[in-house]
Amino acid sequence: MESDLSNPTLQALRRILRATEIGSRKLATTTGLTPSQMLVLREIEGRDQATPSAIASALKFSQATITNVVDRLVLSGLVTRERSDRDKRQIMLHATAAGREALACAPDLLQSQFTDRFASLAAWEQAMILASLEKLSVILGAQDMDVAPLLDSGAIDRSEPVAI
Amino acid sequence: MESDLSNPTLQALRRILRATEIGSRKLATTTGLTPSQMLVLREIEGRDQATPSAIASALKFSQATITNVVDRLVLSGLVTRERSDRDKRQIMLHATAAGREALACAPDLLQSQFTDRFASLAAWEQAMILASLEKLSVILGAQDMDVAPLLDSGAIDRSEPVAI
DNA sequence: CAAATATGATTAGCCTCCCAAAGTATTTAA
DNA sequence: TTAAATACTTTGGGAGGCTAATCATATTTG
Repeated sequence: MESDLSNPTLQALRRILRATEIGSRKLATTTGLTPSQMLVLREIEGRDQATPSAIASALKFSQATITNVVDRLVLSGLVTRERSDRDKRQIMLHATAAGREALACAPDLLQSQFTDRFASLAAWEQAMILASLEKLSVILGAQDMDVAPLLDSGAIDRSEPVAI
Repeated sequence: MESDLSNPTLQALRRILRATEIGSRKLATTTGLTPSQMLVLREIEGRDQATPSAIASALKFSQATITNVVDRLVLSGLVTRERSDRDKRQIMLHATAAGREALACAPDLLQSQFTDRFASLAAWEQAMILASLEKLSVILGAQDMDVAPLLDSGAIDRSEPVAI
């Protein structure tokens, strides 16, 4: 068998996973926002029609979980709830000024250490890394996953389940 | 400004992070092992001197958390606790046959979908991905993170905090 | 139109995660 | 032989995330 790169690759991936998890948790304690709250808040701010169910399906959380997290965000004054007029079953979520600022202060779970160092890489290295991650996305079935779709015109069918 | 690849890269990374998290959670429910339990169990099996504190520092969990998780693993019959003779403060953790089998059945949080597809890539692509992940490790400060150090001769000083 | 069905969100209940602080036992150092 | 350090457990607490049940509103249909 030729040298098998799959194991070291998995290990590297795991290290990265673990590091980001730890990092985001740590960053969370300093900003007062937990990782999940960050995710949800960012998602709310990044779209105009921010209903709980939209957030839930974008992040692949259950509706109940979103309610839960949003409760805390509302309690912290970072988000407001507002019944929709069009359809009174719906709730519209909005980031408050404080919420937007919270996001701006801790702009991104990763960005803090990432951006500068990444920018210091040679262009070809940046391109290589991006290409690799895209490839990995495909392998892991994460291609079609919403990150923060800025325009959500109409239903985007995402039937394919993500499995690793 | 030249095209900035840092944002799409972050997005790709985030998608991957999220996908793996969801995947491992799903896989967890099918195997009866939660992600944390998986991590700890793998760590225990991968070393001969498996004391709680060693596991804790390798995974960067608190001791209390390890106690907690190990409690459940013991309850499930996947791990045994045994006081050390050398130092009666220490506890030695061992994977039982059932524990080893559990790991073998769900060999890896990622591996299931990963290995085959990864293997089907061209060699140069595999190499590129590995190189990229290594690079990312450095950027994210995850280079020196234990994954499963098979020999832990003596204390490994890991003072540098990981921040993302 | 009224009844049945569907949809969006919340509630309730459950278990896990992860931690800090305090407690217990053992070992090492002074 | 006492004081300090070490290894682990206990306790208590805030999240996180899920499913099932519930409530209110919308839509479909007989």
